[in-house]
Amino acid sequence: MTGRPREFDRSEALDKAVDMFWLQGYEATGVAELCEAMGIGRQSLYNAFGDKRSLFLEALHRYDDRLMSKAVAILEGPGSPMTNVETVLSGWETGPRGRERWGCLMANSIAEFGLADQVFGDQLAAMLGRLQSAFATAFRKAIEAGELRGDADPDALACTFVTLGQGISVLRKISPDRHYSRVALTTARALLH
Amino acid sequence: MTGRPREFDRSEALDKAVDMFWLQGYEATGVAELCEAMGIGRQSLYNAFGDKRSLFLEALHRYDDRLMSKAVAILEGPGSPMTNVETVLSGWETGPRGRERWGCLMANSIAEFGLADQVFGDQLAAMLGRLQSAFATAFRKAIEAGELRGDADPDALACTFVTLGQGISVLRKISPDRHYSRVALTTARALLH
DNA sequence: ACCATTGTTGACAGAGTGGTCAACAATTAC
DNA sequence: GTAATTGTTGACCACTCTGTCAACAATGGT
Repeated sequence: MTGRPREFDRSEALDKAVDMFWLQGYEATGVAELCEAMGIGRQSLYNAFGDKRSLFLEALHRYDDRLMSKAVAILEGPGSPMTNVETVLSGWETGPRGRERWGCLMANSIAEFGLADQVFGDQLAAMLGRLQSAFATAFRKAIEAGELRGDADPDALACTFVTLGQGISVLRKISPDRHYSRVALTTARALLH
Repeated sequence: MTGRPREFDRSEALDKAVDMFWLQGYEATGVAELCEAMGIGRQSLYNAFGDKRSLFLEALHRYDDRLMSKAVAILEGPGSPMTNVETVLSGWETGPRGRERWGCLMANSIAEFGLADQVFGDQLAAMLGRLQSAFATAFRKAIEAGELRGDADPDALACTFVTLGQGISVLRKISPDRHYSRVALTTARALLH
């Protein structure tokens, strides 16, 4: 049977949950706060998402789907590989529009949990791995296309820029003028010449 | 008057508090937990440190004193500037002994609070600034000493390595083999040649 | 119309939180 | 010894937290 239909859009509500966790972190975000932000009642949240923990995991997946895989798609997309890399890097300079100071949900969550939570850790490691390998692929294609010097190590460069990206997203949270992000990126680009 | 003497070493207790906040973060660490780790009673904690928030601030200062300024001292110390830089960087590869997976309390705290807390934010920004300027000083001296090419930008390099350091400490929390830290550092060293 | 199913609402339970209080212990000054 | 001061102990308070319960509303099937 069908039953009474939901009065809210589950997907939109999830997006709001992503924002809350992204902005405040897991521990610092209460269920009541989530309900208000998502515009739904408490029981509706538990019905639709299970519990706070499951909601957070789903939020991580959503973030992966909407934000991370956007970068991955660019990196693995058609066109000049190094132009694609540049597109992603310049996006890191400011961060997503309206969320410039929020850092990165992945980086924030790694800092919050580390290895303390097996499930979260696995999910975060997987996200990180996909980003790293997308960079590596782009760099590999760049070498083939002659856009990057032949003796460059694609995997090493990928690790380096992913690591730099984590640092950038952390420092975007307290450096109001994004000074670190800009300068670090500009400087690190020398590694690609 | 003097009154009854403390039964515990305030400084040692603070060190334990640093460890708890470092390992678990601010929100995730309860006062009861702190008491147990510090080996003191609840009221003793409140007598000696005020409240949880003040204790955290003091823990940040202690971390700054013991960990951060160790790096700063090396960077600003005598001897070959680039050797000093290398000493700090190679220390970042594994992290402090026994705390290899804990990341960096500064990075963790920035990720946890960002701009949400004025006082914490100011303290964290100050710590970051000192590290950045210590790197910049070392690079400046390195240029003077002819250990670094003359057209290098000391401040930009400092920003870059501080940013990389934040990324490294985040990724040390989930990359069990420290793969990212090692590779990113190795690769980034090319910026210094 | 009635039933089964699903969603919503508000109250509530149980555990845990940061912080405080009051009685008691240990020290120094006199 | 006595008073003043400071530290310790354990109970306790008010509040918040996550998660649940039960009554009610809205849908589709028959």
